[in-house]
Amino acid sequence: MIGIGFINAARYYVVSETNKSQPMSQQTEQAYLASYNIKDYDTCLTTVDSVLFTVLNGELYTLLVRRANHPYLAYWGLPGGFIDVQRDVDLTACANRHLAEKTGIIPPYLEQVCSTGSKTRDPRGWSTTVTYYALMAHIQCTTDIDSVDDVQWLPVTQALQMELAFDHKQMIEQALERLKQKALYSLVPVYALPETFTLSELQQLHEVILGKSIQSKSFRRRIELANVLEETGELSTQKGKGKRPALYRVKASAADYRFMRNLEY
Amino acid sequence: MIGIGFINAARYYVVSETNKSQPMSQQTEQAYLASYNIKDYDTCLTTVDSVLFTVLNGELYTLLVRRANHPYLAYWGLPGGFIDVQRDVDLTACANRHLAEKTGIIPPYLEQVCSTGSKTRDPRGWSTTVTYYALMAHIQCTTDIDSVDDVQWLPVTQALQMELAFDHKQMIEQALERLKQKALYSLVPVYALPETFTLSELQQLHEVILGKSIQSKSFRRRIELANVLEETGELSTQKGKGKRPALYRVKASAADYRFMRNLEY
DNA sequence: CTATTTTGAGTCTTTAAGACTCTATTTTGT
DNA sequence: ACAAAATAGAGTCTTAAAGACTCAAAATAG
Repeated sequence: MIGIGFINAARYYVVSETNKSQPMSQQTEQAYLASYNIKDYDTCLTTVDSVLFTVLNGELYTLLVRRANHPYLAYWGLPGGFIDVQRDVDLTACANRHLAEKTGIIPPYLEQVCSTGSKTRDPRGWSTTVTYYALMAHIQCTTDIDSVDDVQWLPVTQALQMELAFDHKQMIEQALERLKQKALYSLVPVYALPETFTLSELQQLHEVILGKSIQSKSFRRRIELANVLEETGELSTQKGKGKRPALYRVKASAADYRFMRNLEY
Repeated sequence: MIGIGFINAARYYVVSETNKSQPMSQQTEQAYLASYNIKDYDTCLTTVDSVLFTVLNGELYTLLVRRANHPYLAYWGLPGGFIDVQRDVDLTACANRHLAEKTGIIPPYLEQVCSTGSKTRDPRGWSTTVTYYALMAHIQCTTDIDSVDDVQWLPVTQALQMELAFDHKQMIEQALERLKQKALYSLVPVYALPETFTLSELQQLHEVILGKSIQSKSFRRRIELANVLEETGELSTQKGKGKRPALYRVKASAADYRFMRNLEY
């Protein structure tokens, strides 16, 4: 990222009055577009892959898909694939389509992580993938489309110890890193919980993501300040030892709320 | 982003012992790769574009390039373009190559912002672009490669009022938004300054990016805490009214340093 | 030589997180 | 029925770091 160079002199150019006058080429745009064919050029493969997280029994899970095609045939990898230039209107739609194909639903939270592209990451040639991560409640997750053996939830720790297709392991690591950052200054992880949840469940989820415990007083103070959750008025019906906790649901503004200060790390 | 659905039952699948046993297809991987030709498929255009920022006279500038080809012939747009599948080893190299072609140097800071892809953003067809933003000292910026009229530094505010090629205006806005966030919790903007600089210059830069003034006591306290700048031992030679300010240079660790707490906004 | 400007340090206040305490509520064991 | 244990959730003191304001030192302009 660092690499400093110097040049001798600095010049400063003034913008011309208009940016549309006098086309610099003889060919008209219409003629150019009519004769343009993407297959005349060496292009790169472009795919969209998603890291779908959820939480179950206090553990973070991710969805893996067994590949039915070369390369990496029969390896486990991320849900995703090529852009369907007919059906996908944009990248987000492409990510959601692949996720819906595997889970049956469109997850309530989807965020772009980064793009990774290189000459060597795919044996078929220069390849770029746009990585998203998504969150959804575990109860919402299964599929009646793919056969049982093709799709599975796996604890993230376990997934990261497997040999996955392509560079999907690094992509999971990057998505997890992003989710960790979000857990430090937002309540985004809430989208991995079901419709209604308790504050303790939410705190436990943050703790699992961060890999460390949080002061519950701090956590609850922040939630009150953020004002992005609302009480349902009900208490949890799950039988447990202590006092019955209140149930909350998330307001629409939760996805964008950002605390000014991170939790300690 | 919100859209919740439900399914009746949740199932949980256990991972199989190995992920490589018994290929599911008759064709070998070698045969598949030998017969694979990207041009047999409908692919999408993929480009890499960068928003290059610098600071001059207390104003934020960005580098624009005049397009020599259709579409958007003669419009101003971002430096960037197609991936050269022969020469570019990865996305970062591609971004740096296009920037070096226009400026003569590889900028000292480069960071990926996001990717934008849709059916409609390019009249030639489904197109995806990976947006980076880069920072460099203004004095380092000019070109001996492009003719004078092809490349120019322009105040960002002015660039955002122009009609630019493709969706490059939104890309500049996104890059600027990212830079603003960085200015709130890091010292990344320092890479828009020359090799040595004063703390006041750095503070003024942050103020320009944020569009508001900063308490200089807070700013200096943070810099001391971060420990990512070092005094050169010299004082600024620029003649000015008051006390001569100390010169600083950036340590290598500056790009990754992150404050726990944002400046107020 | 004095007024003015800028750098840069000193210090009080404010905000929000960490750490710890305490109480109410619920289940479990006897 | 009652004691013990566990959990939810509020109260409060401490601590860290930013905001706000003050002030001294160093430089220039007149």
